[in-house]
Amino acid sequence: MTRRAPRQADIAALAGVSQATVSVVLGGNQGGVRMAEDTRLRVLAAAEKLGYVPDPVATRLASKRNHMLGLYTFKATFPTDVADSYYPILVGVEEQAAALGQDLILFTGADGRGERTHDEVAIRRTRIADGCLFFGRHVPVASIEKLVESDFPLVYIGRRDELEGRIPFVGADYVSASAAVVDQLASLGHRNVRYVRENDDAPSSTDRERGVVEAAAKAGIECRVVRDEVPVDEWLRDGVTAVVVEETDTGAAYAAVRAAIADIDLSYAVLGRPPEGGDEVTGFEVPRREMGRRAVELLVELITGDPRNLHQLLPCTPVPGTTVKDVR
Amino acid sequence: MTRRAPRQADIAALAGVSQATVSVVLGGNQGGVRMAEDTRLRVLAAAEKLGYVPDPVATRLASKRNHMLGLYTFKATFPTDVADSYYPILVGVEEQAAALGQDLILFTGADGRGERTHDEVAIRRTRIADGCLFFGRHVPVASIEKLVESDFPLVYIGRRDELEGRIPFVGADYVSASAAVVDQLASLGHRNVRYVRENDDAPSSTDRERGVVEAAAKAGIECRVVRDEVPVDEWLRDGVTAVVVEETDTGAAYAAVRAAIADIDLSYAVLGRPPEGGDEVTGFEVPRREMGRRAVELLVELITGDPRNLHQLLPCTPVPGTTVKDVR
DNA sequence: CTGAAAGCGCTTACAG
DNA sequence: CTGAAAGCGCTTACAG
Repeated sequence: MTRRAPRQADIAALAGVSQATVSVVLGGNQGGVRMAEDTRLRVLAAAEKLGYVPDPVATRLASKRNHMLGLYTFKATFPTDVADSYYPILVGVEEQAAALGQDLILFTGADGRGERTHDEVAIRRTRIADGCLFFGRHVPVASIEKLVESDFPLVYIGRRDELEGRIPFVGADYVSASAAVVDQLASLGHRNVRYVRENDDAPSSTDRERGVVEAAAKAGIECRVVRDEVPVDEWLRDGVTAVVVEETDTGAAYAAVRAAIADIDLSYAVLGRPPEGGDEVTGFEVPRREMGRRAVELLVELITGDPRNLHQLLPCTPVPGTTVKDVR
Repeated sequence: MTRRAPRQADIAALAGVSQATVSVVLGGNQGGVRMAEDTRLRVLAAAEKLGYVPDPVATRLASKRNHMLGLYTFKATFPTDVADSYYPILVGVEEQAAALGQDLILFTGADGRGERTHDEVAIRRTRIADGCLFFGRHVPVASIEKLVESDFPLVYIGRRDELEGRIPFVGADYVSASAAVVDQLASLGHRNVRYVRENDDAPSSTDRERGVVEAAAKAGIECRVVRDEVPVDEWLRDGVTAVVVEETDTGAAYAAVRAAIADIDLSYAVLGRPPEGGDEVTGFEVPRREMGRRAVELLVELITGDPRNLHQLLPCTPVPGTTVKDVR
């Protein structure tokens, strides 16, 4: 009983015109072709009667456009471990895609064995969509470069500096946000602080560190950077009064710091938001949802051909919190 | 600089064979075509030399299947208000889709104005995938019926009884799980309880109520059902010792009950899990992730043609909890 | 055993 | 004003 989905040829037969005419009518007559109103109506009626829906694959092969945006993540799109940081981005992406009438293709497994291989083939698959959003701490440069060079529209969610800035992105301004946190520490009298970060270099980490280091230098306070360790006893000996910790999607550094200073009277702040609850923790809010929205916006601009700003950095919202004490 | 990507015709020219031969060689020779090893090697070498990667759009147009599964939700796919109940399902869906080498198309906006209209046209769009998952408390019967009648493979996430059982689904066995909760109450000596549910009829609600009512009858205990109200004073006068409350994605009923009995010594249980935390609350865990996984599995079976079980009900995991006191 | 033809469902340039 | 042809890059029957 599987009735084959109707195609333009079926409509053509029913309306008594050629398949090409059907295409012109249903395509909204982009070419400005002159067309008898009567023919147009007959075609439309036939299409409606048959319940016609264009085949997006054929549309794309013939025209280069199918109103689908890809979303390629370098881990699962719906990760279980870092849901908090991913989900808001997805919400924003979906919101804006819907607003612009675009469907979303999630590029999941795809190699047929469930193994996620980020090789060229897997990434080239994204070409099924009109353009693609990419999301992940790191970039498989070689594969992405081919895409970029072939002028395939793509946007990274998160700042990227690979390929000499040829990768369009929508990121968060971690430098300013991190600097603001250090400024707050300085204004409350802290002169000797530590910054704990994870040992994984990605722009989001580098930017945070840069903001911290620059702000500390400017304020004239000491701020050493430590990676993946929390030598609390040493800090206390050295007269440290506050610790700032990186937020990553795993939350590892933050968890380590919290555990280490649980029973100690030390001010602390996080460069982002703690994994759960913790409204009182000093830090800032990453505009994830807005990033998702803007990334879609930029991608569609890229597809339609008049992108405004290829590299966007969105401001984070400061969260004053109460975990940084006044030590003046 | 946009260099056209090499295609099979380019390889054919280089290897001195026809384009079709290239297709056969690169396609792994599925048809069991006999082929001179020498030709095969020449084609492979040429492909390698040109850095050939197949165009997925053309591949999918030529072969009937496109290895894309649709996901149609009747609200946003990534809702902000009910994220807790949706997200695990999405995780399961993605997981299994990846395992089976299927991409996912999220049907979001799609009418070009961002307005979500669940009319026939919107739902018909799902045909662009090989099959589609549907998810939502209610069913737009007419539209779904057309899909089902045309043998388009689709699976509902959640039990459905519309269309005389012709809608394939993967749901949760709320009847048994709810009955088990009442059994626990009975075994702890409760003889007079109340069941609070929301005033919205969907299979997941109906099933819970049925489980509660049947178990109460069987255990010989009194259990009145109330919709959308929590007359605590009346209950206390009537000698009620425990209250059972429905869990829905909004969590409205549960919140109302918790607020009403906050300062009262009344046992309570929830037919599901409370919105956040609350590990101690008696109830059960809905196997959402597994539902997502199995729904994908069933959908792919439907697509490939040999579905095992068109109507699956998965068991929920009981959560004993500590909010039901022993009143014996 | 191998290659050339037809076709997947569309769009777009081009005749009439 | 309208239709028929060519083509997007592949796969899969089908000749030889």
